[in-house]
Amino acid sequence: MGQTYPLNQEISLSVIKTACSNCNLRELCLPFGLSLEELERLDDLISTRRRIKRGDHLYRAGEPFDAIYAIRSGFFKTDVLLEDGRDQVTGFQMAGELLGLDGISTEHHTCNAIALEDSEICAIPFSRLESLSREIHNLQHHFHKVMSREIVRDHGVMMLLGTMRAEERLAAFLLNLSQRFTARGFSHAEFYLRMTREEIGSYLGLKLETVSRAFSKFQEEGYIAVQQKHIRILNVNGLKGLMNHRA
Amino acid sequence: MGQTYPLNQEISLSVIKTACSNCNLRELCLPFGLSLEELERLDDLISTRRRIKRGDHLYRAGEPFDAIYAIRSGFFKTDVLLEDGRDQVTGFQMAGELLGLDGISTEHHTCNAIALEDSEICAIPFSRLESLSREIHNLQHHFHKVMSREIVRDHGVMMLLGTMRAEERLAAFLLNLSQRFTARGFSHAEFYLRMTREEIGSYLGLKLETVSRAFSKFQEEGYIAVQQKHIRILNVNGLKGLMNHRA
DNA sequence: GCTTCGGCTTGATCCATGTCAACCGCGAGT
DNA sequence: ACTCGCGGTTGACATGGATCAAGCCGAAGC
Repeated sequence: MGQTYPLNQEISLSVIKTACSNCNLRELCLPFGLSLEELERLDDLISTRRRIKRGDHLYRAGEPFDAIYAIRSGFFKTDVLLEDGRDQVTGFQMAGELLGLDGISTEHHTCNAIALEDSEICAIPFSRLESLSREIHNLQHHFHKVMSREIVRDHGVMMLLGTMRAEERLAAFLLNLSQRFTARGFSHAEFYLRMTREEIGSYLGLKLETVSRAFSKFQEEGYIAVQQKHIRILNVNGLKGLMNHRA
Repeated sequence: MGQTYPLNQEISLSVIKTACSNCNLRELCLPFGLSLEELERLDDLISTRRRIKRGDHLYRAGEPFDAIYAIRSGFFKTDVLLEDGRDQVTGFQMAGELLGLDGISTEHHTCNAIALEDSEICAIPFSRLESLSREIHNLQHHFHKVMSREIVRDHGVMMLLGTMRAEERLAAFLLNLSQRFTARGFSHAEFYLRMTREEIGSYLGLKLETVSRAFSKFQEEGYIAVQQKHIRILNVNGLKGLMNHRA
């Protein structure tokens, strides 16, 4: 696919590398549905790419908000901390997903975003995104859909936390991961977890021991093979079945 | 405050009644921060006001989405249903709050919105809202804040469901309601619950018996006075205290 | 005024998950 | 190669909240 860049000195290799127009995640990410011309306008906006090392924060709760972030590669978690030390992992994000939407409301981030492996992100200055989405209808609409999808996703987690028992929660979690890996061209049946049992537990509202026991149980039943963080799903329907047999 | 309407026949009483510009909730609702001129442009967009009787649906999961709704008066709940019959109340909404944001992502509503008392809503056609917010920067920005606030709110619920015990959840719930009533000019210490114990339980991930017992406990402790749906908060700090004494 | 019914309260018991504790095993650092 | 430590597994036991069950109260209908 021949890209046409203006032939001037502004265009360095690094700018090209940062462009949405040649990013293979563009159909999963913010540029979804944009024309080539529109894509190039979005490229102008996303000037900063940043590497975040495993364990480092992309942002912290309380920091001023001025950009949202698209994950170019890697894996993140977001969490919220209460004064008394309790914390709750509110999500796990992978390549092509957006981080920081929570910060728009108060102009401060309301959670922490932490890399679970060495990662790269594209920073999208929010006020410029708003300007551009006033001009590009498709961008505006897609951005709204992305925010809305986040709300729907959160409702799913509320359902999980509010009505499911431990094994159902873990099954739902694995199936969700599997589906998201598939959408990114990875195996739906075999993957490495980037997070600890404790982080999974926090996300699912369970203690790490309970998560561990549920993994063992699934293995006994032949639904999965677990070896530390390496997961193979052997019987998807088995897992799905766990979730539906309840009045 | 003298409002200036163009003196032509288009302006009927009902149109005036529907206008944001004379709605006393405007500072809590979508029009927040708009100039008078901008407000009038928003008025044009909100043509439909609808009454919803207690128990009726404003929309149902699966229905096509084309508008979001501002609550002019009344009280709603939203819930999600699983095939196996489990359902989860995902929120309670009161005057000035928006309903239907979840529908943007798939262009279908993903939950049910049900009136818990006779209510009135303003329908805001979504594509027209997008058009207008391409022209009115303030509107665009505020709308983004509202969506983001919804995400933050959901994270709060996830925290509640994921890390709090029964009494903490109910205390958090009461304090949240109290605060929202206050913002609307009602008493912060005395109000009627519009929802049943079962609906509270569903929202909080508890059974109705547990909710009932927690109410009784709070009453014994002298934190509140309960009589069915009538709640008086006698000791706010008592309730707050319940939530912080945990490692 | 009486009945009925839905919503609420309260008690007794059960069970899923939390808690506490021991141990394992792998990867990092010496 | 050794050991140190973190993350994970597993077991024994404790407990918060679910479940089951009975009865109460107040509003709506006869």
